[in-house]
Amino acid sequence: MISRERILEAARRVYAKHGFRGATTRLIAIEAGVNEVTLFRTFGSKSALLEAVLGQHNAAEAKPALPAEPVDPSAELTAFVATSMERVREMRPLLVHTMGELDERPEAAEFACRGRHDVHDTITSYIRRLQARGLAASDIDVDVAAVMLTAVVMSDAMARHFVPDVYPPLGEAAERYVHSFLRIIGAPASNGVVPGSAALTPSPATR
Amino acid sequence: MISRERILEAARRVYAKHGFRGATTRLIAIEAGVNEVTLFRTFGSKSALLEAVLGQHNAAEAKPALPAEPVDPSAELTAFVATSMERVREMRPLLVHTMGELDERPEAAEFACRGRHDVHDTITSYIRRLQARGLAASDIDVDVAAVMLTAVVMSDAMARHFVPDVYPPLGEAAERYVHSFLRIIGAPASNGVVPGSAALTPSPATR
DNA sequence: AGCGTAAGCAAGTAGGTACTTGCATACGCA
DNA sequence: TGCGTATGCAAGTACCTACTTGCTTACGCT
Repeated sequence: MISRERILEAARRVYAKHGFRGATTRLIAIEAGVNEVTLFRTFGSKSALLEAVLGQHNAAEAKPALPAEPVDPSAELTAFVATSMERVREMRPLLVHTMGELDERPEAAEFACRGRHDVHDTITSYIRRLQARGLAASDIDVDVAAVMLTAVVMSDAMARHFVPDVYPPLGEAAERYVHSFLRIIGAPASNGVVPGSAALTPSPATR
Repeated sequence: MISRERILEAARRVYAKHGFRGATTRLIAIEAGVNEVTLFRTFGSKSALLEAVLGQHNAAEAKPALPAEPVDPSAELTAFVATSMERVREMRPLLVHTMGELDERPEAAEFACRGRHDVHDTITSYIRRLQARGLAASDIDVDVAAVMLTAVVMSDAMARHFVPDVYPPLGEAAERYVHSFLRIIGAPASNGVVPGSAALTPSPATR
């Protein structure tokens, strides 16, 4: 039963590198240091194996969250964005292949959508909490604000790898994304309450 | 010589649907209504054919642009974002496969980066022009602002397909993205000059 | 000691893949 | 009329793919 884990891990790596078609059972077996036959005896088929790989990703997750009672939006969002980006970056190869193969393997759809949905929903409800506490303007486009922050998280995590020069250095990225995001939701200063719906007095931005 | 074009078109479609590995020469030949041998006689090899596909995409393009002399940022940006999204959406399947296969086929890197770079650079220099004219705040994080707008353009164009429910309706998307973006660059009103923007008429206090 | 279970190994099946070869057909142009 | 060029067709090569079968080894538990 040790083999099972080794095969799953190997399959994850090989699938991440080569995609579904490119992840041959032979390659996976070699990577796992296991006889190819063992792979079929354990999982039945290549498809079943790779579904198991995505399945264990779908389950068993402690996903990053934002506090129920916002105190320091800037710091809280920065932490959330940083860890979210890191997590997406880890799954980048898996994700990008899955996205490409969605037409041919629709059973992978959940895996492709999940992360995006989680981040989006977390941000959306957080903005609402900020609004309720007067920490964000009330006249803003909440959904679009969430879409934009989610987009930059996904974009950075997915594309920095092959277009590195357009993104800020990794260490600064989260903070700077959040800083700009705070302007969208009308909370440009990291600690002050914001002029409710009177969005026309943008406070002097920091830095 | 008619065959050449038909093969290229067919290859584009098949590659978009199935990726490099899945785009078999047989499939392409059938899709083109051409004998498989003709394909090899014309392009030499499968790799050469698919490089030609990406190549003709890299060349010969009238890419969307932003005016050199900004007049109505909101309208200009909305138009730019809308057509950019449309163009990226057309290339979505090609792009997503190319991104996934980048490790194995690095020669496709240019194709994967180009669109992103173009959009990013266009937006960046446009923001600078806005700042120079006092149409955007001068104390903003220009690069991050551009990254965020680019990100939402790419994200919408690439992911709306499989996570439609988080994005605004297609007809409103560009306008709403731009509206939020204008808040980032400190130009929330669609036509007015903005408070802290003092490139041409240096005003006393930012920071 | 005996037995079940997990695993390896060698070989084979049936089909797909890129690519080649040899030959036949059609069309345009001199 | 003849010839080059583009294309089709049938067949074949060499290799890879998922998956199977039959047999062997090794370990753990009762």
